Amino acid sequence: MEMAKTYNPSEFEKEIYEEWESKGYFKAKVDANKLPFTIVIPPPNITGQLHMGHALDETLQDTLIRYKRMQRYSALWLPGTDHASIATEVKIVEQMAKEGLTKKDVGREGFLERAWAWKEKYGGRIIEQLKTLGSSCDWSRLAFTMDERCSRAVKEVFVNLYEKGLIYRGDRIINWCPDCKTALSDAEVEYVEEDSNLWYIKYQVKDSDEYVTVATSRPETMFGDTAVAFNPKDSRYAHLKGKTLILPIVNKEIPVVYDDYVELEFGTGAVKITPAHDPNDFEVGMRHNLERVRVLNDDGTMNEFAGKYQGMDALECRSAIVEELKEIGALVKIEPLHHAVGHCYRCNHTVEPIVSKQWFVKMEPLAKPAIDVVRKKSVKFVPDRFSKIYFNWMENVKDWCISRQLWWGHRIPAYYCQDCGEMIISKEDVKVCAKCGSHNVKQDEDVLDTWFSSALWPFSTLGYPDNTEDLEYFYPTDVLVTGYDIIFFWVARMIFSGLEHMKRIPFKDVLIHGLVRDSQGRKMSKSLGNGIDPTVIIDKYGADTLRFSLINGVAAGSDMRFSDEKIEGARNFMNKLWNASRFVLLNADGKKISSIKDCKLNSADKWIITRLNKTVKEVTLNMEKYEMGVALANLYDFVWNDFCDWYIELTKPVLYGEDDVKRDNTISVLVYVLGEILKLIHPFVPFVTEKIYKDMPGANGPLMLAEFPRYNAKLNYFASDKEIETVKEIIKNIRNIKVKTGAAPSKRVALYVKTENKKVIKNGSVYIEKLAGVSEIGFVNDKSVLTEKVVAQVIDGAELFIPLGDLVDFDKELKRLSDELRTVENEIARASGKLSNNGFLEKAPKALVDAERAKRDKYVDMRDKLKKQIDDLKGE
RNA sequence: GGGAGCAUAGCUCAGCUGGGAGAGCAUCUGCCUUACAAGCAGAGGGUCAUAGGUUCGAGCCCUAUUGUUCCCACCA
Repeated sequence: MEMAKTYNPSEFEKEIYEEWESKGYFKAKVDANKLPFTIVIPPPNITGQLHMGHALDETLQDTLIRYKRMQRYSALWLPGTDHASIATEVKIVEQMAKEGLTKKDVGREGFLERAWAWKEKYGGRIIEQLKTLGSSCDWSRLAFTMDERCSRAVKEVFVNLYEKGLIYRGDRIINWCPDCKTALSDAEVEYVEEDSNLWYIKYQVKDSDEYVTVATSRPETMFGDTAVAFNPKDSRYAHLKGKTLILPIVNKEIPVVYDDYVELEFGTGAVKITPAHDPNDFEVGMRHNLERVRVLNDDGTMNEFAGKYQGMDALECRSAIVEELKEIGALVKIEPLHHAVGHCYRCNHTVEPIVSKQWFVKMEPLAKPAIDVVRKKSVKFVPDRFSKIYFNWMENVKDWCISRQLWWGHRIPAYYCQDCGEMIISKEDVKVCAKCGSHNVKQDEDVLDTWFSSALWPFSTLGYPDNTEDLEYFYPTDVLVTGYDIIFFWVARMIFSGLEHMKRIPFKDVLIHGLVRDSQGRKMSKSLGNGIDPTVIIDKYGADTLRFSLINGVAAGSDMRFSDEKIEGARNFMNKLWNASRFVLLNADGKKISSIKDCKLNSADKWIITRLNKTVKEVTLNMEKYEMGVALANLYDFVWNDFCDWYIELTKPVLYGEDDVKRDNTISVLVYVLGEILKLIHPFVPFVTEKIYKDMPGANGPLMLAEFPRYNAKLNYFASDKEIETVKEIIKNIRNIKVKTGAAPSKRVALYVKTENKKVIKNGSVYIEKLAGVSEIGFVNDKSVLTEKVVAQVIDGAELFIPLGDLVDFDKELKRLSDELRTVENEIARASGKLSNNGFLEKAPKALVDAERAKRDKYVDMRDKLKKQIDDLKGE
């Protein structure tokens, strides 16, 4: 058995992953004797490369799934990728542009060929990266949103919704990205605060010298104005009822209308109405039957309605038109305006509201039940506060525009007869018109919003619409792990889709995590160049180190800062675990290892077993609450402080001693505790633990399939626990005294103890001698029997005396004891204060009052002893 | 305009249903002690943002204020 002196993950991670995978350990089986536990992966985009956000997301999921697998659930982590309609299409257009080609040049089929080629080439890249992270996904079930199964689900759902009247097609105002040249849903628009102006423009009242001044932030849309609106309560404009106004420049007559939408206080109280280019104006237009004049082309330039400005970009047109208005004296004033402008979430281009014929999902009937299940906590957000964000969105959601003027995606299963105009919605391809028998039938050109297929992910991947065994067993899934940034895009839509199509919730819990930010708290972004590449970290430090650094100290829902220090801390812990294991395995080599049930346990053994058992309890409790960061901190603390710093040190006197039986027992306990540690921490750091486990005596099978430790009340040895805590206290005090008196740490000193309870000291003597550098331990009734000058220390239940001769400095010693005395007196004051408070005595729990009394008594005893020590010192 | 989060040691953050302020890093002092210098031992360091309130008792609960971050929203 040989282990490298330092932890070097690159030597074994790959090999271990291959072994897990090739032996089929990730495969989940439908097993009636087990409970299922299911997680579906948030499918990464095929355009994507692993970034820190993924790394966190996948690590959380892998940790949960490994934990549940070890708890003997039939644990399925279902992986897959998303075709990411718009994101991928943007990339391919860019790629083609480099070759001097456009979509038009290659045509729809040529374009799709390229897209599939892209998918083949890059779609697998992120999967490989997930593997280097250690993800224990069931790759035999790998899905893709555009594979046959998922596509079938999409068609099924579309047709069903259509037949229920929940999908309709119509002219509505939508968000249009002139750069991507497609419609977008509301969720796909990001609003950014921008500084602009409010232009005040005069419109003449027809056959009159009177003018009405309107205020607008988008003067270029005036070509599409089909009315001017006032508030019906506004006395300033009441007299204009029935009049018409003349649009400057174009000299077109438009009516005045009265509508509550107009605010009396804003601007001039007169609003130009452009129904084709503003959502509110659209509504006003509907109410008053106004004409819709669209003035923008699909590429964001002005169309023929803009007259001489035709072909000009909207923004250019804005400045030009303002100039002209100025010239003709129609511009009254310009005011600065700070307002939010919509941008495309993919290309960041300004989004234009435009009236267009699109497909929509009717949201109101779907939203209601989706709100209910969260309200009733059938679906629980962790942390809970995210349910408020969800409610807020769901309760105000508008119809969902699902058609996209793109080529890469699920083509809408609507067919139009070119002869009779019939529209046919069908899961199957339609070649013949059902109404007139014509063969001249064309499928809708548009594809569906990429999130339409993502919304079905928890059941489309399990076989829907067929009632498969998988679907029956693994649905609903147990927990969905994702960032708060896609609650609207994805989580919300999965919830109503699951309810509508499966009649059941898609998952029970939604674990929300935050963003991984840089060390200064900034978002990682390409433009800032502050992104940390997880694959680089994995290469350099190992996946376990990365995983550890991401989970350690992370709280659900909140952002975290990632830094080099965190990586180093994680790496150091890996090394610690590695070396502790090396210590155990080196000592265990060739020795007889017994079950701890067959061992005679000493107090240190019982102490560490008790601590371990407590750790098992804490870790399990925290895992169940999704407090993975806390669970890992519990383990860190146990491994480093209890196991390494104390227990291993405590075993050394036995290991290097003469008694073979005692030694074998201790080695057995070391092997046992290390084995339990490996199991407990394996879900977090799977590689290093599996690697070490291979060398563990008595290990059978892979660690990843071992059973997760359970809390066992029989393994609590509280008396030994207390005993070792006292021994630790003594050791710490002696070490401290050596530092304070300037005695060399290596100096072996004699220790004299005055105590009522000699047994604890006697039992622990070998530890005290070894760990504190004590040459001999004696018992005294009074320090006066000691001939040398001594340093005295008072602890709970004992007084310690260490003869240090010339090293004892009177002043220093007096100060040290006085400081101690002050501390103790403060404690007494605090306890007495409480105990003299009648309210406390009457209202506080009795156990607390008793504990407080005990503390006071203890400190009073210590105070008396300290006082005597000080008197003695002064008397010398 | 509405909503949410955060404010605790120099830094990054924990602090469970209220009951003696914690960790890691950094700093300082010693140590190559036969698992580990990626380490060991020891130490210093906090008016828990501010002001009120509830309570026997508040970092924790309530109210207000300040600062900060983020979501949502059609005031043209």
